[in-house]
Amino acid sequence: MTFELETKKVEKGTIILRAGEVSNYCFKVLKGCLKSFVFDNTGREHILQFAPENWWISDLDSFLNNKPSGVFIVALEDSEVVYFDKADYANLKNLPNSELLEEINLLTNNIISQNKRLILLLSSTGEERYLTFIQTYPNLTQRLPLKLIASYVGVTPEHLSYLRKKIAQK
Amino acid sequence: MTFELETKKVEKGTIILRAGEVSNYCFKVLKGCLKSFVFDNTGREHILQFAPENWWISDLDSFLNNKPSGVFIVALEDSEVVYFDKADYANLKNLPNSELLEEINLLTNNIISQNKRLILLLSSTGEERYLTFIQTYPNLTQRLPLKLIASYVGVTPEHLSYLRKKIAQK
DNA sequence: CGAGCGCTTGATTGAGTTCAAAAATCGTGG
DNA sequence: CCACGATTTTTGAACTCAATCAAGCGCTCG
Repeated sequence: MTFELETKKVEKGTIILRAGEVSNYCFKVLKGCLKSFVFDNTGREHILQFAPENWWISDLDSFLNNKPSGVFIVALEDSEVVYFDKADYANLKNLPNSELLEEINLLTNNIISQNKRLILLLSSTGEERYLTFIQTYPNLTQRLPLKLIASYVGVTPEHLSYLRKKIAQK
Repeated sequence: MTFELETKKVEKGTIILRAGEVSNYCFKVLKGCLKSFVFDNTGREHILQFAPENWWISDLDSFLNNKPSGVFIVALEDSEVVYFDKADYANLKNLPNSELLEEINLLTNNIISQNKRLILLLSSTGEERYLTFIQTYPNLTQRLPLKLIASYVGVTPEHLSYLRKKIAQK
């Protein structure tokens, strides 16, 4: 990006987007780790994404279309985050083509990685999804508590505990 | 798009992308309906996307990164399809910013809709997913056989049949 | 030292699958 | 237009994987 973006420190536990609010920012993580998550109608939490260093995290639908968001975004560790706001977004049109192409690149990568997760959710067992999680976020296995990983993988903490044991036995 | 794109007729059953091949095209559906799908390692088929009129369908990861694709794309009805190839993609850099911004718009919409499906898969029951399918593709319920819908929704045909009955009783 | 949180373990339950077979629908040729 | 075979959809029963429930262990932090 050719224009200036504001960075902020957010300490562990800070909620930077609350479901129900319209999201005024996209975030890029410089340091630390955030998560985005939803609650289903039985009150269970489901993690959509972890964002450690260099990942983007946001609710695009809310940000771009000024809709109340359905997701929460919270800092899991003391973190440092770049704020990208709507004025920045409007500025995109002043950027040279080359930078827009980069932007397109970022977006297509995002689509590709979401697609992979979709395939995974449709066609794999909890065990396969956990193994893929380890590939995708190699170092988060140590940094995050089991119950967060379970929520991302889409199984209960109890079941993930069982899976870990089973995998270790191999 | 300011440049010419080739359109082709593809008859029902034609496979326009086979898993294992590198995808040389993205497709936009003018008429008819296609599906993209994968097989899991137990041989079960999972439908990623239906593409009726005006939808795009492709395997971006394969198309952009020249990787062998993991998905199949097949015509479910006699259809008419626009082919968007790699030369067209390279031409993007010659387009004016305004058109690139439109492109970005398309991509972000894609991300948003995938995100919704992700949330759905993580946090809803088969019944809720079926109800959402009806919202997303209002007229496909009539056009497609139940077993395809089941594969998209992520339940067995038997279970979807049971769900339909249950929903009808309300 | 005790309270509370995170993880594990085992018993029970339940949503959705599997398997098998009947019923309905569709398509094709006579 | 009907008949017949093929395919799709429905139904029902048994089964299975992962969720729920409940208890227990081990830390850490106050």
